[in-house]
Amino acid sequence: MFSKACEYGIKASTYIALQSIEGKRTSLRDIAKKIDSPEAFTAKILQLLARNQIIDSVKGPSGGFQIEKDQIDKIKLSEIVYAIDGDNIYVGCGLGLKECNALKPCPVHEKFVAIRDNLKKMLENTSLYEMTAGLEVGLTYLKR
Amino acid sequence: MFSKACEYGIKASTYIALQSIEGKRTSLRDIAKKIDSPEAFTAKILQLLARNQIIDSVKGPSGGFQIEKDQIDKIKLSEIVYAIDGDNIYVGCGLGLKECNALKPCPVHEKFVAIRDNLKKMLENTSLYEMTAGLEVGLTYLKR
DNA sequence: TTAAAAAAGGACAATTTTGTCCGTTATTAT
DNA sequence: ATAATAACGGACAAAATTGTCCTTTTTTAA
Repeated sequence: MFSKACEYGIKASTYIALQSIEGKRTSLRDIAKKIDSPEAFTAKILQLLARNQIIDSVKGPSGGFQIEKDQIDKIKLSEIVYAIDGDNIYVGCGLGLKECNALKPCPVHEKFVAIRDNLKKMLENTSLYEMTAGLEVGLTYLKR
Repeated sequence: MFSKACEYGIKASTYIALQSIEGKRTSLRDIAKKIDSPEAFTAKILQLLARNQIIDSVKGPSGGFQIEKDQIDKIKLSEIVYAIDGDNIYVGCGLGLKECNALKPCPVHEKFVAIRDNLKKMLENTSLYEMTAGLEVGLTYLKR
């Protein structure tokens, strides 16, 4: 469904959000450990998210990544996915046609639109805050 | 959403079905032309579909690919996707967790399950016959 | 002011996916 | 029988994605 980069991006953002809620900044090393992702690759993705102002990065000792507390419930999964994978998921044709729309549709156009809208709405309606909800109490997990 | 291989597989099967309805067998070259796909790569995918008994292949002059007429409305997109991409789409976790289930879910487990079930049902309910429906009359397209 | 910490960034490497080439095998029509 | 046709199959090549390494820059704390 999503690229690996995107999966790591979502998990990392979620973990950063969780730490930020507790007022903590967290390092790349810690993040990679907690979401079980390759460190250097994760670094690239975090850079991307930082450049897109989804997360904040601070250099130097006691630096790391964080998210402004009042942003955590405003940032939606859709923004993270868009920053990393672009709009492929939202726009592209299910069968890979360059131009596929209501006027010149592929045979599954309507059906795909329905499913994509579904996915899109879900991503647009899911905030990072919601993502963190079950983590502390062991109801949900970010690795394994 | 799907791999390129899968996209070509669906389009090729649909075109073969369309020709089969008219009692015609069709060649790799013709298929690739009509769905605008790389010929040799398409050949691999057709082999895969033939080995999975989704399409029939006939060697030699006047050979080519076809689908038994009475199978065209029985073959569902889900079978084609499964033959090519396996069950990744149906089974895998949205965030890439190895073990992700109701007991030990990722933070979006439930939401992803809903969307995947949606997709799964759509693929299971869409036959090749249905795929061919609008093609002849120019209501739907397989390329561009 | 210096050493250490931590992100940034560039170059490279491995893997997977996508795509190509070409000889082999089977079948058909002449 | 033979030549032509068309799928089969193996090896290879290109491109994209994923992943690693190492140096540079920024910042902090001692």
